[in-house]
Amino acid sequence: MYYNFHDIEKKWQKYWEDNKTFKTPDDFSNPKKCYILDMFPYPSGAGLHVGHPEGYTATDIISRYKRMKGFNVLHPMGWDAFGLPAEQYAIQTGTHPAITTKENCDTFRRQIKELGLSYDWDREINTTDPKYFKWTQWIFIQLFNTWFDEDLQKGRPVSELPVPEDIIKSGEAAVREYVDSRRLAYYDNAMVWWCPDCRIVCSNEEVLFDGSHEKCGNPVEKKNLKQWMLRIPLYAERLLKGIDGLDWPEGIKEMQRNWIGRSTGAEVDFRLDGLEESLRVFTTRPDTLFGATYMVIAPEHPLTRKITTKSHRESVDNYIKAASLKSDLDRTDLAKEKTGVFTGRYAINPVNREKIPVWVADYVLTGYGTGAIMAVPAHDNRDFEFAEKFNIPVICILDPDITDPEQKKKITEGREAWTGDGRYINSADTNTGIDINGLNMEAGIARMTQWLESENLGSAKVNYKLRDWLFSRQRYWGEPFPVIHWEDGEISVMDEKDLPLELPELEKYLPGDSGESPLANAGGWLEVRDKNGRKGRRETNTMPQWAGSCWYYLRFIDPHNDRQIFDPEKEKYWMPVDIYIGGAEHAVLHLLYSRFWHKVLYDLGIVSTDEPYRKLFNQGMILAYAYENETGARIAADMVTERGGKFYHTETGTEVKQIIAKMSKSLKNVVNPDDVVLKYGADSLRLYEMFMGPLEVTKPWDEKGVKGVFNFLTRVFRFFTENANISTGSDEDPEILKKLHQTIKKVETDIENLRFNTAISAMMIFLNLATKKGKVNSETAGIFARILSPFAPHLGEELWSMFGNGESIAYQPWPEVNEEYLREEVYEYPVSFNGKLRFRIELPLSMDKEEIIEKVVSDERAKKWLETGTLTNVVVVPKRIINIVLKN
RNA sequence: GCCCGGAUGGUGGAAUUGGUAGACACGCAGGACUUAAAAUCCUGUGGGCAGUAAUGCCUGUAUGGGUUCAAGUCCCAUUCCGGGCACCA
Repeated sequence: MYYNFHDIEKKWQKYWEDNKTFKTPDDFSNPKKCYILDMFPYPSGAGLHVGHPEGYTATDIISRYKRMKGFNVLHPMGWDAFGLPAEQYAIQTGTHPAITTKENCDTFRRQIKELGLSYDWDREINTTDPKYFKWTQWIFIQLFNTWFDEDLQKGRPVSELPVPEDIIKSGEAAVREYVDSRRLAYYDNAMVWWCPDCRIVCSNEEVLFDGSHEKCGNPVEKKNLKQWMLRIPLYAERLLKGIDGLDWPEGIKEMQRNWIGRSTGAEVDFRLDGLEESLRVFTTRPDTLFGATYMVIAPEHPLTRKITTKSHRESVDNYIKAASLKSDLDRTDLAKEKTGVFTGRYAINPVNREKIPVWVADYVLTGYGTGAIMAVPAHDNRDFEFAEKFNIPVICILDPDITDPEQKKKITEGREAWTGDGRYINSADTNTGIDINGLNMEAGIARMTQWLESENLGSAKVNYKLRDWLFSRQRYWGEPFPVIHWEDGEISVMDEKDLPLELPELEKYLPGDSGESPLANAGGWLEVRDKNGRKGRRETNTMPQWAGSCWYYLRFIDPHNDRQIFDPEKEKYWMPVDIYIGGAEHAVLHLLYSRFWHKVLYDLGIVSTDEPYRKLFNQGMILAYAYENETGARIAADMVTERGGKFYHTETGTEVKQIIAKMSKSLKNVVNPDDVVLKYGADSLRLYEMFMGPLEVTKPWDEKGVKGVFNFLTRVFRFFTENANISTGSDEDPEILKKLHQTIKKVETDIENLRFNTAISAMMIFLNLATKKGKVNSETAGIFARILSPFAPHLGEELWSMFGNGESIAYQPWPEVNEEYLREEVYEYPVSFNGKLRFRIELPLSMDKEEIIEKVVSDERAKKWLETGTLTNVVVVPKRIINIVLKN
């Protein structure tokens, strides 16, 4: 019989749709639940690419498998549909982004349905749907109305914020200012990255290290704009601690830890000679205070101008101006030379009361720590480089733990920086009474911190790299902020009952070039008046794309609820997400932001878990073959032909090299899933995506591989649809039975461990045996159809119904492994001599060690090797190996 | 520079976590079927040496060393490739 995958797949897709086979019941009586989530896509105009089905197939296999295991499975899909491309298209053509978005979603939905993925389509969500973003706005209001209680390490409603007496006395405006300064969401001037090409504000994360915009590649500039910010650093400690308990890939966890960037040290106050103020610094090495020979203050530090003496004013002003014009690229370490100027001011080193110069230099950043440092050139590479350039003394105060006398000498003489451990020298002062000489680094830091605290000169301090999250964009196609700016300066959020605030219709979507959002042209939409006649203007910024994706997993739980964000009972049942699969490109930002929002919602009692995603898995990227000539120039794939395993340019005939590269339009090596489905069917596409290799690795697409799995499915179909191959009796070949149960077991553990490639290989091995034997009984056939069905669901259903079963295979119980069939009596031992395999011998597993040795040593084949030396030992590992150790 | 991964046949990849390296698949070669081709099926396939042959031996998991009865797997050093971070004091 001919494997007509096209008809089979259409038939079952229709069946699943008509019968709503995968609709998830709101029935919480089943204690076994599993929430299996994909990172929902941005529906681009280009349609699905083959990277999408990789993760989707993986979650689909798990979902189908879990259903067969009796779990109540939540497996939804939706669209992260706000974003630039639709808006860019609107600017060019005048088409409303909602129209483009709808078209793209329709394409994506059609393509996904053609892959036979078992989503509950009744739960489909779209971030651009006002019914959805109503709740995104609602969460923003919660953030606005929350402050972080440092003592309890917990977010709390601002209504519970204790306001100091003196502030209450100063009047309403002061109270408002005080409260606003503690909200998790706040509105403030911020130096932000501005992309003149996209006319959009970018977050730090969207600016590449070379100073270009991640989205368009053009250079970005700095601009000072009023922006919405979220105080994510307040949750830094919670976000960091939470990582430990997560079943996530270690690499991703490490990336999040690095991003949060916790570092412990101390803040120390340095008195400034001739001024009232002192200069506070953060250091991770308070132990090196005796080596501090100068200080550095960042150009943007509020004290910089103030501490500068008259004679140095001009040079410092010039320096500050120059620094402000520099891009961040120029300020990073890629710019070879460090720069800086002396302020003319001296500070007093608290440990020995010596005067040290204060410099201004842009290698110190305003945003981190206190924006000023004490510089210890002997024990910090950056300070060393700076001191060398400006001839500042380098005083070694730590005798390094190294043996190389040459290097040791260099370090102690201040000709090289040493950042490792050692014993302190020159680190005592009789006037101030501190002495850490002879201690090692750990003890030195502890002693010095203690001393600073006791003398009131400083205190232990923890700092994080994580910065406030810039949460607004000057775009049209995003969630409007439910915010009103009143004429008297008050900023308020809308009443929850008035949500959603929908986007106004506009004639032009082009943003202004001064950093204004297109919404600034929205006319009447902008104007608001309260019941007392006070005038207000709506916020014209919109939220970034992260907003909608930060919490979508919660809405899937109860997507049509218009009274609540979700029903708390349902949330309690389904959360947390049991497995979350998607690309590693979201390792830091999406996952960190999402965890942050979740923790706030947890603190407010809205969600029941502290973390949203229990297990995370990243699928690897799918690459494609590409070609280059001997000069390294890339050749488009349609210009290359293959002959005898070599590749040639179709026009010039010269040989070209096959390489592996990302799929791109210019290389003409983009694989469209629609084409694959048309040619080989959805089941083949699914199977190939899983068979290519481990889910997490980057791997190249090869159409020949698709043919391989297509062959397998064809052979499955032909074997099981041939009546002569299926016996009706209950007798089964013991070899078939054993292999069958091995296969069930292998497929089961492989699915649990997301090793789909080897699960498929196990099924291939089974089919090879069945084909060889030429016959299996109907029970075996039914079992095979069931274990195949999560991978190739259309074929699974087809076989199942052909075997005369009425209902869908989707909820049939997963076959039980019968250990009885797996038991083995004998084992073919490999026998090696001094670790080299020489022959094999079949022995009963019940045989004890002595007998085994005797049997092996007396074997005819062993003679030859035993003569080569004297027997000293025989290692017998039951069910593994026998190794005979000989000595000469 | 720092932090994570990784390197196994012609190719994608297996290897029970220290115990038969190369499962499964692709490709290739030979054969069957066919007027022929495609499709399909069967056989072989890491490299080398010897043999008509069954087979036997040597060698082999990026490189060099080490631990062990035994190393693709563990340890040390090196090279290359991928990802992330980047003056965070």
